[in-house]
Amino acid sequence: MTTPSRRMTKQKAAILEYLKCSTHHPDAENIYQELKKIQPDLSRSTVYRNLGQLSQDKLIDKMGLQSECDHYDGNCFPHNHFICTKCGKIYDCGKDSIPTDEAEKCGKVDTFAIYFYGTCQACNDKE
Amino acid sequence: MTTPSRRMTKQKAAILEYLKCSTHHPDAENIYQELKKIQPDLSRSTVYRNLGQLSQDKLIDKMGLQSECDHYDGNCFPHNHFICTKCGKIYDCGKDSIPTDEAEKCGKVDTFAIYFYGTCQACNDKE
DNA sequence: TCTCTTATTAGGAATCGTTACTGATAAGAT
DNA sequence: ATCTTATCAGTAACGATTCCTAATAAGAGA
Repeated sequence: MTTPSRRMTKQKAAILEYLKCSTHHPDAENIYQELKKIQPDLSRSTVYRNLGQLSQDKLIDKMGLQSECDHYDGNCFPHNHFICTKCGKIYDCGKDSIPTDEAEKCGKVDTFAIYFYGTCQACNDKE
Repeated sequence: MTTPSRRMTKQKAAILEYLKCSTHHPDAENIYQELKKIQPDLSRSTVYRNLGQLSQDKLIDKMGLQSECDHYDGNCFPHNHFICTKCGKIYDCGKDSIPTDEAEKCGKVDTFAIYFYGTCQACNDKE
């Protein structure tokens, strides 16, 4: 009943590398389609299994978006997200310190995630 | 090609009523199981369809939780959520005003949602 | 209040994202 | 180099949600 030791395979490395280099918060299918170009016999279930492991090991972030499928973020530096309600793009943005007075009434706050909704620069400029 | 007018049915009314009276942020299955006790031939698809309509019409909130299924909130007053990482309970908490400087770099912020993670009072007291 | 239009319903089939299972493979410890 | 076993590809199974159809009922107009 010991925890199995984890191995770094070329499939897992490719997924991690892809996430670290991308800024568009892809989902499992995006990652699968993209990496299949490089590793043609990559399997979908391998992508899902490794995304699970990597986020368990805190090497990537599984995002809590209102979406029909899970999205992942290779940026583990503390940050928030800005979601454009016009074009749907998700941007990373810096993390200000915020008051937690109201939340502290519920319990001890360890961490928080903020999702900002609005219109991004690009969509604003189009008008 | 005109937008169809919406009707208030007893099924939809029951779902809305249930959400307005509950504070535990139920999912579709919770709502279905609970309302089936009152309306035995209620259908699952009716619950899903009405949850979709109600959140489109902003009468309820579809929450963006990291969960395998969608959760709904009948409280439409602006507020945030505190999620206990020990017991999993979700609490409502008041909305402080927060700095949006970092987010404004991405675009015009209309609204935001904060998810606080930590240990709730009840779990803290147990130790 | 009665009628009529049509949005909504119950129930089941279909879809889609994700997970579980299998025998084959390869990471990395000895 | 060898050996153990975590990981693999491929596919079947699963669960949450959506779609489909004929029957029903909301609610507008007479």
